[in-house]
Amino acid sequence: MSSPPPPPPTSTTATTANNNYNASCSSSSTVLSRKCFNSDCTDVKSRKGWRLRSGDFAELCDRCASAYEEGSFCEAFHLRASGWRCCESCGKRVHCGCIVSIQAFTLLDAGGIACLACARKSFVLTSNPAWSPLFYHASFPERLKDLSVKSWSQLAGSGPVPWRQAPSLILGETFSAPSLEKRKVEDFSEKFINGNLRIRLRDIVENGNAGIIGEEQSQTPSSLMEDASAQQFGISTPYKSLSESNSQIEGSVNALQPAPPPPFTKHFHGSLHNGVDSSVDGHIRNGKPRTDARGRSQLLPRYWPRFTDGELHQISGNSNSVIKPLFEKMLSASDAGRIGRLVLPKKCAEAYFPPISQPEGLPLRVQDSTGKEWIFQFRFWPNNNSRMYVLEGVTPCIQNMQLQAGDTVTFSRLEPEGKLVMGFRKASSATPSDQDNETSQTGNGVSTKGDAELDPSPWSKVDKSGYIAKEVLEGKSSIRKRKSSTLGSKRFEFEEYEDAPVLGKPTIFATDNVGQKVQWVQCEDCLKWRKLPANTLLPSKWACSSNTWDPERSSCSVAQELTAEQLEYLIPSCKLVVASKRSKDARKEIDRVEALEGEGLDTLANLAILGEGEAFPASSQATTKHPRHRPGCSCIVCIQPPSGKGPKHKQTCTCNVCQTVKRRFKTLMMKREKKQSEKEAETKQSEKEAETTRKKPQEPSAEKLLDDEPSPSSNTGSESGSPNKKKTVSEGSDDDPKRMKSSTSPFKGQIDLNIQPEREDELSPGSDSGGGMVRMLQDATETYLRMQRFLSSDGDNNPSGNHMLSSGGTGEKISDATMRGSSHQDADNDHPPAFSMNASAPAT
DNA sequence: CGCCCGCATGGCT
DNA sequence: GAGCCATGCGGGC
Repeated sequence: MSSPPPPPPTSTTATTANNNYNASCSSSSTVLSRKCFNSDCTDVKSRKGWRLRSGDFAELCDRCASAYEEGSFCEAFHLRASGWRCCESCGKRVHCGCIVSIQAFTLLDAGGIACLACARKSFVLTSNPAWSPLFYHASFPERLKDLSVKSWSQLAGSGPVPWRQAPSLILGETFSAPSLEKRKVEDFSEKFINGNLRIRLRDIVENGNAGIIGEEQSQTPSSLMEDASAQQFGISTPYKSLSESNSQIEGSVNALQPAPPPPFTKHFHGSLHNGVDSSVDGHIRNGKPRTDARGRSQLLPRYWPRFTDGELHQISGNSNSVIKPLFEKMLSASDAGRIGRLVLPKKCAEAYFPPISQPEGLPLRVQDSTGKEWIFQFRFWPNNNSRMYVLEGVTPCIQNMQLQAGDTVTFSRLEPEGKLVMGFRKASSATPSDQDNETSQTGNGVSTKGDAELDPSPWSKVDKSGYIAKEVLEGKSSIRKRKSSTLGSKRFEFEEYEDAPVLGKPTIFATDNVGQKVQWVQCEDCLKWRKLPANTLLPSKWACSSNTWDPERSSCSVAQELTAEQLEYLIPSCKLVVASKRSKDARKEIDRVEALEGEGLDTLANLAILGEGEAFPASSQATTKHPRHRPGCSCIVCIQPPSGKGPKHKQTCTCNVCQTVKRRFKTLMMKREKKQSEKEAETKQSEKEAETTRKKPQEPSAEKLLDDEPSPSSNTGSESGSPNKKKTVSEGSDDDPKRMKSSTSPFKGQIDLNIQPEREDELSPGSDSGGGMVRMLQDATETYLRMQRFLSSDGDNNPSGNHMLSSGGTGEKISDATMRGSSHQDADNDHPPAFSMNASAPAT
């Protein structure tokens, strides 16, 4: 494996810049607003550098960034720092242990280190890349399974990881290495990868990364770093759109980014899914029997690792190892059951675990957060021309961790060791019973109480409910509910939180003045609120310094964009809602409405979320304002303008917000009615029968239905199969106590505005839950419309605050004109989020 | 009879 | 409509 010596480390730019700095370690300052992250540099930051432990990226000036990209940053700035070691092969000095150069070397089995270039030369023999599961092993043909297994085991286990990235090396070679070296690599690939290399490369090219990679690779001086980063992150990091104007820079930076996906933040997923993973996955998959090339670039959000700093710390312990969150999964009942099989998300399994072509799979050594090692059998079952990956033998581990359904297991990798680490996150720190209580009581618009009651097993309760709401409310951890097939009706309630930045700072989604969806987040340090893109996922801790979206306000010293008044409007909206819901004072209600001017829907949504039960803690409201307010969400809640900023909505308003509300309402009614009708036809419930007898000969259109709302009594019974039923109104307005009482639904009258009509249909037809929800929605709608009336007519209508509070409001109060105005738009009635709408245009 | 393994099923995305 | 995945279930031990 002799190969040309690695290209001499050059530090052109950096070297130059270097002269202006001393060799002290890079700054730890992350707060300087516009200054280069390098404390020794006084330039203005303009580019991103390495990934920080926090998951963010060091923002550097051009010079420093260039130095970093060229792999000479340490040489430039850390020259006098300790920790320099020499490559065992070429003697190149590497600043080991430095976060900046952490990707530039690999540990050797025999001790010592090797720069990436040298490691590349010998990786075939010694490779045990941290990412082996992704690249290296993934590339092994089945015939080399044993080898693969061995390597993987070693990797997954506690063995030292001599060296980390085969794949990237391959890429590097392919693109930029000398022909000789390249030839070797190719030989290797032929030998071990069985021709996958080309495919992988092609895949990369297809992913649009090749260009960048190629260019970067061609930059000999930076090859090391690039390789390192590439290895680490699968080379491609579309994470930042390569198409960005500064693609070159970004691409370069990204490629160098130690970890595009900051483990702790949403960035994390960004990188994980868009960058590393995608490429990694792509590498792995291409050329493999597996046909799952499609969509491999993205793992479902629910599998995105959302480690908290604490979790990461727990995993890494006191070591200097870098934790690379891979994915996580909420345990299902089956997973946590005694069967001992943990179903692995296919994409995750294929992306992060060694490739297996035989159902028997291979043993996988996993270390838990306490350092204890477990060996699971990683295998798969053929399933519908696909595979279902499972980890067998997890029961002991799960029991050891005292996990149960609803809890989350996390998989990460310790680097550079390459150990596969399995962590966990309890659904709640509370006891199962407490959890249930919390869930059912806090409800956040959702109650799992029903199930809890039905199922004496805390376990089952958790399982069925999917998770505990408590943490969500407390904003402590991420709880992404995985639907429970057992209780479909309940499922979505939790599911709504799947992509919410549950670990993140509470944010408030809104629409700015120009109609752009944004979210407001409060700085941990200065408590100032900063505006970020709506599609931004935030870590649990967020500070101004992390505000890469708005460099102008990336420092706590910068004034807040929101005025106190605006803030007051924005933040307390939830409180106001809560208050308004409970208040008996009509006048106050009006005031609230005025305060919420332009936010009627906000109130509506919140009302619905709050349901008839307990109000949300205001603190969590901001975050869970809309359970499904995932970034980019265009739902009614998210698209509405910030408090005080939105225009008033007249009854005849046909803005997106209003239309969405109307449409949503209408769809909800229709769908529910349809479902219920069908059920009713079957069950012959007396109540339904009565309704049936009242049904009209001709089904009114949705519009008609709405028009008829004023006459709840006229609502027709369910006409089985007929989507257009007037019954919806009656149903929505049906506040018949009997129904409420007879309800067996876990919702218990609580409502989730985020319900999807189709899902709502899943509600037990015989229960009132549906009716309750509809009613609640109607109430909320009414409230909204009422507010609009107030706003548009100076409260000429009966301002009775009771309407806001009323749980039995009927649709008849809804303005016909208003409702009619919605009839022409049905496009999104199936959009998942409540009141969601595809149109992202700001309301008016 | 109970457990385990593997596949099938069906809800859901 | 395809694929994913939680769970069911039958057969073997």
